[in-house]
Amino acid sequence: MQTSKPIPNDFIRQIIAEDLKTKIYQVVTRFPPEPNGYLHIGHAKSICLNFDVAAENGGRCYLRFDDTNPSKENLEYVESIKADLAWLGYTWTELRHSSDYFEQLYGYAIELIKLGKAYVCSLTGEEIKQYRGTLKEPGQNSPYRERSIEENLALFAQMKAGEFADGEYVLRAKIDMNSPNINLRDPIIYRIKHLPHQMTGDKWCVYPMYDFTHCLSDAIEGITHSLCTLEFADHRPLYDWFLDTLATPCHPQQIEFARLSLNYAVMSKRKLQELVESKLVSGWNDPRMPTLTGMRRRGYTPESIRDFCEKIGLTKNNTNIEIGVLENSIRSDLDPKTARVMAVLNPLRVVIENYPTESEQLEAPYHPNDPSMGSRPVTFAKVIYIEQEDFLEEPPKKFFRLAPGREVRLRYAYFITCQSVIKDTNGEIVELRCTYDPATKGGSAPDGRKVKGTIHWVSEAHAITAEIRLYDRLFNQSNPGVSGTDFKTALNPNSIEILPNSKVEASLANAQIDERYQFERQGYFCVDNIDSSAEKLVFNRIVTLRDSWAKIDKANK
RNA sequence: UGGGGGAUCGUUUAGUGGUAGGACUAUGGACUCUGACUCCAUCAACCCAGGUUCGAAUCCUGGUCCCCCAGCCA
Repeated sequence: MQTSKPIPNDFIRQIIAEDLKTKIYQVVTRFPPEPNGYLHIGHAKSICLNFDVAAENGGRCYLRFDDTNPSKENLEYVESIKADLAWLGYTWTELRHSSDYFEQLYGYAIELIKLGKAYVCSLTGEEIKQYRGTLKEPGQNSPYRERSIEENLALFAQMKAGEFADGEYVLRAKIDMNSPNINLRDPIIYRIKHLPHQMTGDKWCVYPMYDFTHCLSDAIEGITHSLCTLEFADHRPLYDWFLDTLATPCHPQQIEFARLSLNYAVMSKRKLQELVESKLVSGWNDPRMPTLTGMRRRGYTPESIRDFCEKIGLTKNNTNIEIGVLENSIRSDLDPKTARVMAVLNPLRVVIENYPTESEQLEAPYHPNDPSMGSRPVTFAKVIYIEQEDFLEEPPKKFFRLAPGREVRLRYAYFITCQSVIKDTNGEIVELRCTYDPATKGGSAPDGRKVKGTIHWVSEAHAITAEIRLYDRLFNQSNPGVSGTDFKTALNPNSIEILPNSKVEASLANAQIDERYQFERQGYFCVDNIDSSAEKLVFNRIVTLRDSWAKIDKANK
């Protein structure tokens, strides 16, 4: 029986469904990033929304690079955005750029001038700011506001022709300097930038501003629902003003929703860039970063990210999603489909004194609940490694693992009993001497006796040394940088721990880049896509397993 | 009274005048060759004050608190 996932029914989908009742059209959406940085999990929310809404309604969704500011944008970002989108599993109906419309946009600007609704302003940046007024005080009209249409046309043509320096003139919409909405106080719609553009080269030296470009690009593309985040709600009157004033093919509807915020993380492009530039992380693709490229490297699956975006919901509420929701998404995606193997992160040598031979081969299934995933051989041996934390000389209550005189099960192998502990001159435990029960081969005792603990292990002689990188949240504070503090002071100094000498089972010898495994009792791990090689395997911990022992242990203390 | 947006379990979300429901977390239990997974159970919420109504999370009035806006950024 197939249970098809229910389609979410958030306020935006309700609006669209309502629209569809009265109007007949194909739903068209767009994801419009500015190529000035890498995509992060917050963008994923918008991506999923736009592409899914279109797909649910048999519509189209464009990828549109909002590339109107050549001083911030470049091809590196363009390529990374395309790659991230493809990785997430989305295919855009068409690739567009705001810059594709520069010619049309220029035409619309001239239209506006002819309508007497735009003028060229000679005020300096500082003056424009002063004339704009403040949040509580109205602005004043620019002295250049009443220039004639002919003069404006001529000046704008000269702007375009490159006859002026950057900042000398701007084109402004003539709306209302007294508007309580600052966006309507004669907003600048074109500025001069003598800068080459990655798409149009040297063709233009005037570039349109966001407010002018976005609504018109939406209209040109026939976008039906222009979905954006809450901070643009104040811009909607301006969005509508351009479309009402100009003769456009259609009038898309802008709808705003709350952007994602995740606790113990930062999401703003500025802050992420600061982390990269100050080398507090290794790059945009550092596995601790909330960027899609970082999360991909860490080992997150596209499915888990899409599932997460669905789980967090879609409203206009200011929210702070718990990082646990993300962890839940990745665990539940990985659990059914990830092979189990054994890896010892912090090895402790164990000699099985009564084991008669050097080694033998055992068979271990890849998944306890899914036999179709098959099995692999693992080599058991006289000398093995177990996890340091699986042995305690003085075990507290409810500690089920190894301790002097105690018996535990080695997963898929035998029961062993700890006979003695060997320490170095500093008193550090360096080795355990154990005995095994040959009758318990395979992991169960014929006499029916039970052991509470089962621990993982690898053979000393057969294990492969690997580097394992353990990641924790990047910040110690739930909301880094809140109340004016420098967000960098909230960095978690233990957000990465590198274990250069971990031991993984031999079957991992051919582990390929990006492959994911569950290291039993430890967590989910992914072969690093940058640093891992056949000579030196490097694994990233994606997420730990749920650990109820850690809770008991904590409660004990 | 500058404008705009928002307040429901710890977190998130449903609800559109008629039993406040789900998910995550937490807690307890069952199962277990992963202290995993799975399953069961439990705890737990309508910002406040009035009003309308047989009945209000929902409608009205008045408050309170939070977020966003003064780039030639998007």
